[in-house]
This record gives sequence, C-alpha cells and structure tokens, in this order.
Amino acid sequence: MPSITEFTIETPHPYCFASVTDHGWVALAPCSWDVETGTLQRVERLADGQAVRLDMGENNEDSLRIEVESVDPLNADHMAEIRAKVWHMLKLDEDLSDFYALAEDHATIGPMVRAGRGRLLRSPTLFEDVVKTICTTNITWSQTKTMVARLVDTLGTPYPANLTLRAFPTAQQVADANPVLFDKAIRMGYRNQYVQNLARSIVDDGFQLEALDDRNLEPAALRKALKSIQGVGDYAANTLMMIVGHYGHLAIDSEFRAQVRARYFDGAETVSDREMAAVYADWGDWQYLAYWFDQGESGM
DNA sequence: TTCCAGGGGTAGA
DNA sequence: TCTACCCATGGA
Repeated sequence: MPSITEFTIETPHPYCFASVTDHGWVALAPCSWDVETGTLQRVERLADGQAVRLDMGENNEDSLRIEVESVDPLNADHMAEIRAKVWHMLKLDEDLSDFYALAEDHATIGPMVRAGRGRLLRSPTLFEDVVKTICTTNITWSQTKTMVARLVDTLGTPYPANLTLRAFPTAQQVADANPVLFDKAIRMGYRNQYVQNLARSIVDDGFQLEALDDRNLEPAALRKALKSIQGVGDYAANTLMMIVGHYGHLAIDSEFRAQVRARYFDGAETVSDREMAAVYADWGDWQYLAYWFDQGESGM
C-alpha cells in the first residue's frame, strides 16, 4: 500500500495556482491537470531511482499543498528534493515585479497580472523541457501530446503502485533505449535522432545541459548554447529562454503569427515576422510574457 | 491524394 | 543574412 506525505509551500503575492494551465506543458505527460479538483498531478523519479506520485493544489491564499504518494518510505532528503523540484516547476522563485508594474494598466494583460498570472509551468529538468520543445516543432499540438505520451509510456520509470503511470525518462534512459523503440513505438519521426543524440551527448560526451538552466548566464550566450543543440532553432531556443527565465525574445511560430495577424494586422497574410515582432518591442525584457498574456483568458 | 502543423538543417547565393 | 528544399508523422 502506498503511503501519503503532505507538505505546504509558501507562494508569492499575488499568485494564482491556475497559472500552471496557462502553458500547454500541463497537458504533456507525465503532467496532468484535474479540472474538478484544480490540482496538478505528475509522477516524478527521484535521484535514488524510485518513482513517486505528486498531487499539487492550492492550500490557502498564501500556500500550496503538495501530496506525495510513495510505495517506499520517504526520508528528509527525498522531501527536500521534491520540494525543490516543485518550487522549480512552478517558477516560484522568479521575480516578476518589473513585468507586473509594466503591465498593470494594460487593457488585456493588466487583469492577468493583477490576478497573479505569469509563472508558466516548466519541468524539473532542462532535459525534459528541451525534448518537449523539440516535440512541438513542425507538428500539430495533438501530435505533440501523443508523441510525448509514447516517450513516457515506453521509457519512463513506472510508479510501482500503478504501473500505467510513469515518470519522464532520464537522459540515461533515453540514451540506453534501443533505437528500434523510437522507430516502432515512440515514433517522433526525424526528431528521434535529435532526442537520442541529445541524450547521448549528455550521457556519453559529458554535455552539461543542466548547467544552462541558470538565470544568471548572459542571455546571448545562453541562447547560442541552446541553438547549438540539434533540433533547436530560433523558435525552440526562445521558448527555452522563457523556460529558464529570460523573456526578452519572442518564440515566433504559426500560432504567434495567426494571433498577431488577427489582432493587429486585420488578418493580412503578407505581414513579415519582423513587423509582427515589432508589436511587442516596447516590452523589452518582457516581450514573451506580454505576447503570451496579450491573448487574454484564451491563453493556450 | 495532398497539405501542413506551436520549425530546423543544410546548401548555395 | 536570405532563400529554397528537404525532412517523419499523422490528422484534415
């Protein structure tokens, strides 16, 4: 029988836990969102290899309640690891006060920031976020969801109390996987090579991907390093910059083009990316979030 | 069938 | 720096 351990995490002000649903990541395995309870679920593999099930939700206006379901007993180190991962995923450490001040009186974005939105969900590791971002390129969103689900179902560590639930695979698990599994079961198309090569570069060549997950790195250098990853171009690099906490670049994709064209160019087909990007230039270091919340409640 | 999606790599100019 | 072409997958 699994046992349940609970703890709480203090939240910033203002803060809205439903912010996690502002980013599509909430719909990508192993994450899921329970609309009824307003909670975020996820199976997480801990450093010692055991998989636990997390259930995150609002506790009160000042804190979140995190429920950890585990088959093996959890010690203080386990709990510290889980707390750090949750803190990281929810971006509770980021200072958005400059963006909030800039956006306060904006017709569309103002209400969003006053409600405490803006902390877009990310993953515990940059590896997971790079893989997921690669899985959003040149493909429909529904296919992104099924591809990521197949990757998790095929390679992730199962949660012992419910073997249908799995954690996101580690770089080691991806590197060790038989390529036939990618071709026959995971089916990411030409992205198979990108994802496996990334995992191998981490495991075999010592590529320190997680060291790039540092907001203190100079943004241009970080962007260059991200773009050196096979399968990561301008769109993916800027998405990952946002993940790490730099919001000064727009991730221009077909969704961005459609939204901005409709909102600011009367649906004109001939508008260039440069012209569309100029719409948000005044937001400077906060362009990504400005675009994101300029869509209002529809969001993602 | 053909097109194309929350693009990226490569070659050639 | 810009453009053209190719790329696996699977839904429309």
